[in-house]
Amino acid sequence: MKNKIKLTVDAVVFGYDSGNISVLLVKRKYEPFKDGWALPGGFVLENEDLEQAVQRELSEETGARINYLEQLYTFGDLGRDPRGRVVSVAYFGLVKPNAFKLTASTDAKKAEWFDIKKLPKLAFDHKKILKIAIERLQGKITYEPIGFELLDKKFPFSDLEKLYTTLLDREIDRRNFKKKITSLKVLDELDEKVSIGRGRPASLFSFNKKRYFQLKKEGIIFEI
Amino acid sequence: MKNKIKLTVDAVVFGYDSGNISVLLVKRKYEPFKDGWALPGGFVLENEDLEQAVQRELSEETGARINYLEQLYTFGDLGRDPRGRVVSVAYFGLVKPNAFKLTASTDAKKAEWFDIKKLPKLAFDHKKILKIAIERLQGKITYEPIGFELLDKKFPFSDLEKLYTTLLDREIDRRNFKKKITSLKVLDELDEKVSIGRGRPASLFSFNKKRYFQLKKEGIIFEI
DNA sequence: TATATTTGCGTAATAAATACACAAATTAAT
DNA sequence: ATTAATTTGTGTATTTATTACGCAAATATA
Repeated sequence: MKNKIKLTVDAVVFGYDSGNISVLLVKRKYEPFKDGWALPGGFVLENEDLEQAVQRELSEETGARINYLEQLYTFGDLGRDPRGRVVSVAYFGLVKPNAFKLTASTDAKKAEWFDIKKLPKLAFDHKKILKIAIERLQGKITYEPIGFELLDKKFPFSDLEKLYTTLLDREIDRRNFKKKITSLKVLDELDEKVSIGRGRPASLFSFNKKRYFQLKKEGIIFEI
Repeated sequence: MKNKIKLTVDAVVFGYDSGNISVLLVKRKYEPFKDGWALPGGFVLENEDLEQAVQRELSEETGARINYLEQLYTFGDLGRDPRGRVVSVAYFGLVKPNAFKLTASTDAKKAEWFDIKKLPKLAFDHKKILKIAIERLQGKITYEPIGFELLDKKFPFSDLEKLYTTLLDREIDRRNFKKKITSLKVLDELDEKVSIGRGRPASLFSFNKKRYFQLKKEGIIFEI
């Protein structure tokens, strides 16, 4: 039996910046879908595992190096790729968009951030993949503190609040939200303040990852 | 670039019968791991999608036909299969063990149910796959009513209760549990009773799937 | 006929989630 | 320098959900 099934990886990388969620896309250099926008990704090499493949493709196509990356789903429908039978393992990543400069080289003409509310037409079944990734993002943010991956190391509380209102697409009561986050004791209040434009200056906070992992080990679950 | 990566599917199928959770395993007919126990599964054919591949392998190797089947995770580490680079998409299934008779033919010497507390040594990385599947089962049962997939169409309430105590591995207060399930209105009480051995006869219930999907569409989430 | 076993049910106590408003600190405008 | 506008920061009361808990009814078996 000759094996004609090919394996790719694709990455849905989300970024967040002051009220906007964006996703990283690349403009394709070659057929199929030449000049179309697509998720970064490509064929898995024989001597690398899946996560290495995603990181390599991301780095080659966009210059991005992603800290938070998890497997999303594997897409294997017949006819999803005009090049033949291609099964793709999709990954889900989070990053601070200003953490690196976008570049492009192999396979991709250029890489760009797109607001998830203003997306171009996407190649392959990438629209479907992105839809599933957005659902995962919204679901996951309510029970794991992955939101911190999208914020700077130090941030005012209002940034966290705004991130959540944006991601969940609904209003949040600031006092109740703070009460909940505070009760988890995963935030450290720093002896620093920032003043952005007018208004009272805000204390800065940082996320205490060590404390979070300890709580998680003890079986305590974060939930918004 | 020649593509040497091969793609398989594996299925973790759970069954439940009066207080015991079991998983479906097959005894391997060929190398590698000849005569060892493994999850049912095998190579994906070029003209079938992933779920078809799982159902085909399950049917060939065990005779099982599974109603509830969802994708679990894709395992692609280097060296997970001595035959070379093999990436496997694992699926997660639930079934009533007495719903079919086990058979075996292609690739598998025989198929058997194993209590998940008395497992044999498993081939490949199947121990790891099974571990992740068990975590998924325990996690999922608390927020989706998949437990009904493991029970008969008509069941006394105590069966449901016992299923949950077994799956979650802890005691449940019968009255509070019933209150919660009842408040969801996804159970229909039938005009039928069963008497099993001594004790007061129990009313039979059935799961109202239609009602559940309606609630789900309305955004109401099941939670134990 | 008595005993053991299983089902079926309600209420009180505690904990968690929600609703809600005003003062403090700053910048921008006059 | 004063005033207006803006943003941060905080507490309490109400409602809702969760947990804890025990006894009577219906049947099978001894």
